[in-house]
Amino acid sequence: MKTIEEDNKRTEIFKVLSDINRLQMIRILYKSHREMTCSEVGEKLNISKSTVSYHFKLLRSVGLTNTRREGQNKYLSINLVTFKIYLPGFLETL
Amino acid sequence: MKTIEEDNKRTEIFKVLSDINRLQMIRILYKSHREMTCSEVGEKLNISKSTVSYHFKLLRSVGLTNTRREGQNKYLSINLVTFKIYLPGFLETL
DNA sequence: TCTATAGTTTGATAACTAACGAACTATGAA
DNA sequence: TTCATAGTTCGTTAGTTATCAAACTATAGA
Repeated sequence: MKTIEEDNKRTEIFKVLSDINRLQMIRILYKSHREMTCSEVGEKLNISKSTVSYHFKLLRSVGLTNTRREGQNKYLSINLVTFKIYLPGFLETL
Repeated sequence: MKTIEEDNKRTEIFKVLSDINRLQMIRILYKSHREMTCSEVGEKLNISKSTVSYHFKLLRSVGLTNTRREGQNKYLSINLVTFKIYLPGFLETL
């Protein structure tokens, strides 16, 4: 039997992926096969930088993305482990 | 390239699964390997019948469940096709 | 027809979410 | 130290969501 904590984790991940901007962020990162900066992704989606930051924070908070600082930039990438555990096969449907 | 309609469908499905009661409804239906009535599921989750009806309507609206009327009862079951298309491998993680 | 049971819809409410600009923090370059 | 760039946090606002009781609809049985 699964614990309530595990289910809360699941529903949090679904909530984070239930926004069209965040879904597209994940697709962009996944399809590009590389890290990208916040502003790089933000430009593609045509939303303000504060909104981009807000969405990236949510993605990170549930472990869907990794962040790596380098100078002024912060590079984001897909956390494949989380997807494998909670949504196996999903990325391939994008 | 995926269409915006497909992405809207994806995010709607995630939104529906981002609630703890609906996630548990899906698990109960999946694990039981049978159809169940609204009140049967509602009793297990200890929420009012109007709330159960509300959640079931959402599950149905995105095609995650099937409904079959028989007399006074409505029987619900998992729609495996939708899960296979949009969330392959997910049900097995429950 | 009347009654009971199963489920839906309505109306209200409290809590939450996405969006923006403005202000702020952090790092690097001149 | 001053300036510029990248990203975060704050405050606000409009829109959405989960919940319940009450009223309603639909079906079956007496």
